[in-house]
Formats: sequence, structure tokens, C-alpha cells
Amino acid sequence: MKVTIKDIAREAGVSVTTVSRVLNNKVDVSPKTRQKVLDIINKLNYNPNSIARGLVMNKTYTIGLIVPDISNSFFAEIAKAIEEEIRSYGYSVIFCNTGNDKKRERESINLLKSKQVDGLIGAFSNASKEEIIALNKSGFPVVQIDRLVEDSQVPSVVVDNTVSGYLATEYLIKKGHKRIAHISGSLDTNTGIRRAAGYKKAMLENGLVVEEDLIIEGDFSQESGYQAMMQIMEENKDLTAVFAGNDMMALGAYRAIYDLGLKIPEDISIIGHDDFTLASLVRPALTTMQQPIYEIGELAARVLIDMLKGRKNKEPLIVVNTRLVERSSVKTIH
Amino acid sequence: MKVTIKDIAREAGVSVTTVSRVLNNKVDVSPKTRQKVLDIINKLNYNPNSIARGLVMNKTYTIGLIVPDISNSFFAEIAKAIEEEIRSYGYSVIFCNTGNDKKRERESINLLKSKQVDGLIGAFSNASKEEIIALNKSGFPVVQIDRLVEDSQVPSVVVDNTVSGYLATEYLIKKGHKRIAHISGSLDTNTGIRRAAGYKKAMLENGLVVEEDLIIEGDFSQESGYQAMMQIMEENKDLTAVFAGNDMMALGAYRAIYDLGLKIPEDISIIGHDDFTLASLVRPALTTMQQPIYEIGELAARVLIDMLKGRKNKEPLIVVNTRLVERSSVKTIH
DNA sequence: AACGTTACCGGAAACGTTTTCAATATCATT
DNA sequence: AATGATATTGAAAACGTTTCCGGTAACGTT
Repeated sequence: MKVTIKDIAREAGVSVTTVSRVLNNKVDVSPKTRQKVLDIINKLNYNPNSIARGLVMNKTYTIGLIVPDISNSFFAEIAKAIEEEIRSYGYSVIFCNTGNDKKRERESINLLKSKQVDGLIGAFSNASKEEIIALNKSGFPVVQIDRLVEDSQVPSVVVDNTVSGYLATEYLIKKGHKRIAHISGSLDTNTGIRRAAGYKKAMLENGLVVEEDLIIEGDFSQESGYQAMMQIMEENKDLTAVFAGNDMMALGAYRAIYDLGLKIPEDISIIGHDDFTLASLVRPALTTMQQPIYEIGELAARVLIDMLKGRKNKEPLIVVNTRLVERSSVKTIH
Repeated sequence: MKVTIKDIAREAGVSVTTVSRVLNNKVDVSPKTRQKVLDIINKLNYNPNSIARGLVMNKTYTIGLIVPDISNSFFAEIAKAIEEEIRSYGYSVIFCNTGNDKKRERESINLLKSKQVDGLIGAFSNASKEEIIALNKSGFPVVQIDRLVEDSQVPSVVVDNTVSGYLATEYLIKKGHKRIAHISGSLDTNTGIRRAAGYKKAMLENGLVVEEDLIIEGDFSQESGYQAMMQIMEENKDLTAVFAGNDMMALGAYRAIYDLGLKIPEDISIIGHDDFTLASLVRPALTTMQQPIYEIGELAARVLIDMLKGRKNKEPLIVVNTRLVERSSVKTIH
């Protein structure tokens, strides 16, 4: 049923080679026959088979994208950026959702390689570290986003969470706060560790003490933010501000504070991290560190494209900056 | 560099055919040679080329997904559901983001067909109506989500927005409200039209009058919800409730009401539609009509799988129900 | 008229698989 | 030992493209 290049050739009375030539805008075909072929193509509604083409050219114009959770707005936004950028170069993207499952992550890598993708972008966990490094060493184009496999020489685009955590905390300090708590993200993720490290660094460098019971570990979820906030408030009545490891937890903290009958920012100031959609929508609007999410996706795509084109990228590590977005959840203390 | 089935065959001292057989778990190969081949495969780290396989089998085990905006949580969640469901059947998904651009929508369809996807799931606009219908008629597996191309016989899974709008409005009425406004979504989308129709039907059937200046058209965006609410309040001081065409606009209405110095639900009750993530996070928590988003994706995937397996689906239209989620944004009037 | 260029075209191999068909090896049965 | 059945194997075609290499036609130059 499917119309192939052979059908076109037969119908137009030319060889397959010639049809291929007009398909690819090659020279060596007269205007007349080109037109004739074009007409037939149109008439028969012919659509070239990329699979066959991919087989001979050893190139599929498809890349793979591996994310833990596409329904997480962070990754959804990145996916969008990648798709739009890479499409403009004629590529499309197959995406795999791992659900943070290491096994599925490895399966996905194999699946995508099997599907002959030309390159890979992913937020990989440390579990796939060797695989990624091997891939990269073998010359296969991979770029990492968000998460960092260290000392690996595999191109990555990430934010520097240490300085971002530092900046957030420093902002609070500059606003006059001294008793500042931190609700950290999971401390088995680089992200969580780094932001906490930035918090400590800022405290120390500004002559404040870091008290261990002012740091509570959450897991980036709203509920964990709520619990952490409750726990902190129980023991530290004199607290004036908290830096939440992400906006989701900040929102949990919001709820806890309301439930305690307190007000933001009058009683407690809060700064978050990420600037997800809700941050500007919630009341009081959340002051937070904005990640340039779309830019991360765009950059990752661009780096990959460079590699696909065989261009050597000099700097494997691209660090993008977060930006403080001042809204209404932090008050100045005099 | 890439190791192929031929390399395995040579190394194992058997034919390509035999290797193919063990690859596909066919009978007709002795345990001894099977093991030998398996060993070599393992040693050489061989990964079959799906592209080549796809060419001969005329099946790629890949489907296409076309959405207007993957960074919209609704579609992100659907994408996740589809990927997870369809992966369990051995398929993967290429996704295209159209940005609501009709041209890109058509391009995407062609691209995906060119990549020989086995099927297509999409939230298509009316612009691609003929194309979708033609595809379906030709026997190519397509299923529509969210948006409905009417009278087309192409399998769709959608919510019935008319009854959903009806239910939302009816709830308000049952709570004792009489002066109820509606901030509609864009009235050039079926979704917007239907929900508004449901609103009117509920009003009429309950003996209330529908006043045209109590219906204001928004465009599903937060800002439009804000503007619409402001406009309504200017002219209708005696209003007690509003049904917002989606949660995003409900949030805009929240802001407007706060800016007016009024309180929810004491002064004005609000019901939304969709139950997106923020709905439960915002204060007061938003009462809304919940769409079973994950289920929509799952069902769409399942319907497609059925078609891929050649099973004939009897009922082209699958309607899923929305569910009222009562929270704190509507008060009872006595 | 002979030759050299240039423009245009086609045959066939190749890409990495699956599958059809036929061939061979093995073994039990007589 | 011959036969038949069964288990195991391989050669080659096919899938729909691109590309290499060569060939013919047309035309201008000498």
C-alpha cells in the first residue's frame, strides 16, 4: 500500500537514483525531469521512509531524552526547550521517563542506543555513571543536564547550586536576619548537598554560627517542607527566616506557618529555590532563586548539536547562573 | 566500529540466521550453539539495530505524540502516562510540541509518518481535521486526546466538558448561590464553548436567568482571569459566586478579589476546573472539577495499543468523567 | 570530422536485520 | 544397513533508501 521511491521512479519513467537526487536537492538532474518527478511525488503523496534512509546514512536525526519525571515542571520545561531547539536543526526527540528508577534508566539508555539515536541528553543518576562515561569516551554524543557526574569530562549544563544556596542565604543576611534555618533537599542528591553547603558557607562567612538543628532534611516534596517547618518551629521560637531547598518545600513551609497562626513575612521570612510557576502566584508571592530552565534546555540542545556536527567543544562544563527574584516573602529587619 | 549481527556470526562460527534466531528466542537452535552465541553477544556488547529490524519488519515500535505545549502540566502528565503505559508494551514515544501552531502541527504529522511511527496520539486542532480523518480512514492508528474532532469516527478520549461545566455550576446553585458569573475559556475552542454551555444549561434548568454580562471570555491564562474578574466586579456588586473555566483563571480571579479587598469564600465563592497541582496548594484551597489526567493518557495509550494489535475498537469515543473536589473556596448560603 | 567537456542519468552495491526455503546432520526404528 | 523423522543450520532475498561508478547525449572547439 505504501508508496516507495520505486513507485515514483516507475511512474516518472526514471531511475530510483534520479528520484533520490531530486529528493535531496542534488545537482545532475535537468529541470524538466525534476519537475516531472516532483509532480508524481505530489500526486502520489509520497513521503520518504526515514528508517531506510537512516539505515544507509547511519544517522537517524533523532535524539534521546532521559528524565526522571516529565510531569515535573522543571523537566517538562526543559523538554520543551530541547525539542524546539533541536527541531530547528531537523532532529526529533524520543523521551524516556525513568521515575527515578535506576534500572529503567539503564534500560532507557540501551533502548535509545538500539533505536540508533544520534545523541543523548539526560538527567542521569550516579547509578549510570560508568555507562555515561563509557558512552562519552566512545565518542557517542551525550550531554548531561541538571545533575552532574563529576570528573567525567562529559559535557554538562548545570547551575552552581553552591553559589545559588550561598546567594539565597546571603540575601536573607543582608536583610538583617541572623537566626536562619535551612530546609534542605534530599542529602543523597548533589543538588541538596550543594545548596546546603552554600547555606553554611554564607552563614560562616558572615560571622554567624550554623546550628545543626536549624538544618532539617526534606526530600523536595511539599509535605516534607511542611513537616520540616513544623519541627523547626517547635524548637526554635526565635527564628526569623528560612531558606527552603526548593519552592515546593517552601510552599509546605507556607502551610505550616499558616497553621501555626503566624504570618509571612511579618513573623517569618521565606526564600525558596527554582522559581516554578506557582512562586509568583502564591500569596505572599515567593522570593526565590530563579533557575533559567528554558535556557538550560536550549544550551544542552546546542551543545549536543555541536557534537553531532563533529565540532569539538572545548569546555565540558557549562554553568548557568541563577537569579534572585525578589517578591514579597522576605521582610527587612532593622 | 559498531558491532553487527555479522560480527557475532563470524566470531561464533555460525550463520547470521542462527544469531537472529537466538536474538528472537526462536526454536530450532541447539542449546549449545545458543549459549555460544549468547556468550559472544555478551562479550562484544552487541546491541541489535532496531532501525534495520524496523525496515524489514515494517514496524518500529515507536509511536508519535503531538501536543500543543509539553510544559503545560496537563499535557506533561498525559505524556508521562502514555510513555509509561506504552513502554510496558515495548514501544517508545517521539514527541512533538506544536506551540499551538497549525503549521507545525501538520509538519509534525508528516515528520512522524516519515519516521514510520506505528501510531499517533495527539491533541489536534481543527486545522488538521481532514488529515487526521484521512489517516484514520487509511487504517493508520490515530487516537485523539482532550480535543475532539467531531463526527470523525477517529477514536478519542475526552472529558465531557458540557456536563462538567453543568456539574460545577449546579454545585454552586445547590450551595445556595443565585448570582453566579462565568469566566469562560477561549470561545474558539471546543473546551471553552462546552464548559460555558454547561454553565448556561445548569442556570436555566434551575430556574435562574443567564445574564450575558455575567459571562466574560478569557483565554485560559491567569492574567485573563484577573481582568475578567475585575470587569465583572465593577458592574455586578451583588455577585456571590463564579465558575472559572479553568484553575489558572480561577487563580487570576483570586488575585483580583484580594486586590479588591474582598475575601474568598466569605465575599465571593469560586469554583475552578482541572484540578492542577496548585489547586490544593493555594489558600483557600480551590474547589474544582478534577480531570483524571493520568487516566486519559493511560486510556489513550491502551486504545492505541489495541489498534496496533489489530484489534478493532467498537466504540470510537471514550468519555471519562470529571469529579468534584470540594475544598474551601465555596461557602454555603442560607 | 574528430575530440573533449559537460550535463544528465542508471545499475548495483550497501546499510543490518528477518524470513523463506532448502540442505545437512543426527538418531531411532526396522 | 537402509529408511524416515526430526533437529539444526545456512544461503539468499527482501525491506527502502543513498551513493559510487560508469555511461550516453549534447554541444562547442579545433
